[in-house]
Amino acid sequence: MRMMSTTTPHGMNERAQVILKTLIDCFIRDGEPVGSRTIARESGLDLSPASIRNALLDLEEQGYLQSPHTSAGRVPTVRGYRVFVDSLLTVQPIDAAQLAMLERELVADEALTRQQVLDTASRLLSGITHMAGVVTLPRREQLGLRHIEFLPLSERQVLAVLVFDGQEVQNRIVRVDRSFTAAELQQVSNYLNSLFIGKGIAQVREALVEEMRRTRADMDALMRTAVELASVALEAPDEADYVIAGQSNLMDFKELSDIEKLRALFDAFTAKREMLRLLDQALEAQSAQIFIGEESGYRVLDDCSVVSAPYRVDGQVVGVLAVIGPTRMAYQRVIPIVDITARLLGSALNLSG
Amino acid sequence: MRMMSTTTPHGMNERAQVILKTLIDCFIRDGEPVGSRTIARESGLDLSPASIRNALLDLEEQGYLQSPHTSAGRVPTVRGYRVFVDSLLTVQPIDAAQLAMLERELVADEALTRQQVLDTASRLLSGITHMAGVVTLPRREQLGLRHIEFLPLSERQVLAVLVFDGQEVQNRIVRVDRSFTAAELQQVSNYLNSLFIGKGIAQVREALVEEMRRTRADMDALMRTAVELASVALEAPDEADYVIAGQSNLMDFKELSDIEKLRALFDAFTAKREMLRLLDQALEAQSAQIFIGEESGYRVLDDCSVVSAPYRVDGQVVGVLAVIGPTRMAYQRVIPIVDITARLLGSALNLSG
DNA sequence: TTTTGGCACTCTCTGGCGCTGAGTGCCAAA
DNA sequence: TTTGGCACTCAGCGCCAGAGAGTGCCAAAA
Repeated sequence: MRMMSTTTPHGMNERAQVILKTLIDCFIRDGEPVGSRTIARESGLDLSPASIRNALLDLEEQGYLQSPHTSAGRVPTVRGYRVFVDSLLTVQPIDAAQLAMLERELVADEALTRQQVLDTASRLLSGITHMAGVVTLPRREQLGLRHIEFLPLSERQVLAVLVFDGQEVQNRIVRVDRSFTAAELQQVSNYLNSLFIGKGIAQVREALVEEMRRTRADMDALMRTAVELASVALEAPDEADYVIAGQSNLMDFKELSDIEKLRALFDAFTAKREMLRLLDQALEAQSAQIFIGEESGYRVLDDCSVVSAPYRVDGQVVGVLAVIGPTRMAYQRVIPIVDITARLLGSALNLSG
Repeated sequence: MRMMSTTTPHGMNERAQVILKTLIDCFIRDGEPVGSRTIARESGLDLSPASIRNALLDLEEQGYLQSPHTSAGRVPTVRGYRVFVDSLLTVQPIDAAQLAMLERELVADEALTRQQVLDTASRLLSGITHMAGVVTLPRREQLGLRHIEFLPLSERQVLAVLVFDGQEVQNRIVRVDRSFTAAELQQVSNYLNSLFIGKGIAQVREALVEEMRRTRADMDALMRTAVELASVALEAPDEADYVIAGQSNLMDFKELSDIEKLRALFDAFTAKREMLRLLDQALEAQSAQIFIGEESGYRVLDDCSVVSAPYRVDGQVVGVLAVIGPTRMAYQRVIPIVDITARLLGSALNLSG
């Protein structure tokens, strides 16, 4: 019994922690099962391999480690990684050159459109980490409406142009049952703009309902038309989506070299649905988050981890960005990179808006 | 000497042609080097394997075949495939169910936006062929301008909305050095619309230059502004781009199972540049085209073939669509599919415009 | 009581070996 | 000109033995 030694949040004495940390550090670095000899050499603990072996046995029993087979070294389990990222990990300061690059490419260039900013962000994430970088599109729901305009498109089609805060422009084609002249639509636009400018979509919807009720009786034709057009244009739900870069980086990791799994993963990126559900969770969380291996609850990501952070426009969380890579990733390096990129992306969007 | 036998465009007697065709058919079907015995059985020629071997030797010397090693069967070279697709191949009629699906998904649903139509087309191509499907965006240059509108965005930014024939709407953010009121921009829009409606971009550019010269002296401030804004909005060159679907299908082909090559290929799809250059050639050609293996002149496609066909809007070729897969693909099946899809895509775009 | 050296054991990995089967090229006979 | 026969080549497979890495356990040392 080692009841006397310092215990810690995980019911693990200090030595066990050092050993676990060393093992995971080595494994992340080399990608191969780690043996007692290596840990004895690198932990700084001044213990013989035999002693380390005893400790390893305990850690394995507690479910932090496992060995692929009898005579290989040991490998961290998801549980092992969990304590590692939660309390063992020492975050590396971000590389100065990389930070400079992020700032230069994201914030310094004001001429970028929103789409370009998002593309750049995911490209930078993937480039710096050598894994896949994902950025969800900002949720319009959270953004203020800055302008609305209707243009005649054809007999039965009207083009709605919605301009939001944060460089966001959207086009919607609205089918209508009579034709409108440019002048009519101009009036409609003016009327709606006077009502809605600066409000968020949710507020606008409320205002629309209110307006419909208020003017039911004494509503003139123009106003009725305006309200109807606006309803249609705004009713389509916020389609969640994301941009991804560096997918193919994932092909370089031997733990993902199984072509079947890789294919499933790539298909999942393309299908987007499940992926978005996962990223939505990260959005709700409102702060940096890490899913390790099976924790995501999403099969194709069983051998992957997702490091995510939400980004803000106007103080509101509007999207998340994430790095996806093998469970064995350099969390110390990736976490701060994701974090700072989220912040920079936020300010890039604020500033270009 | 077999000077007496019927010779053909390729200086190959009839028997040699039958043998080559049979061999390629078998190879496409089974994916393994084909031996003399198999050909004797399947060609319907009623010759012994030994005779076939003689003919094979000739074909190999002429560069239509090669053998991976002494005791394997034979495999077509690029040159072999070339004569196969050019003159040996018997095109299969397209499967009725697949044709029905294409029509249903592309043409029948009028509510699709342009983007959705293109996505659907590439998805269908890849779905039916089990390879990668690519569709380039229609070139705006060829499309008529239907409407132009300017909206104030912020102090120094104006939003230009360009509406083209064929469901195409584009937003451009234009930086300006003074602020404009909505009313001013409205006038500008009206003025420009009166000038340009119905013209193609090239014509509009000409008209702009003309307008600049004509009114140099007596041009009022508004017109000057209008012409300047329009120049900026229209100067940005037509950015070529494409949508792709079913990339991951390519992972299933054993001839592409080399992870290095696969990665290079995927990166090329993402980088797009070289790919677009290739597709541009197909666009110039104005008719169906096939690049086999190294013929594309583009390294990452060395083991792939590209079957492409241009599509038309208003009788004008505006883009191409293509299927990309391993050199060993079922050309008889793929060619008609690409062809018919191109036609259907064209009518889908015409109709939704 | 904890640590350590020693030791037997287990398991993967690699390379060598020989066999099998498929397919070839060539030759002489039909 | 075609064909059967034959020797030859070569990839693929299974098998085996040796090397190397790492383990678990035990008894001795600290």
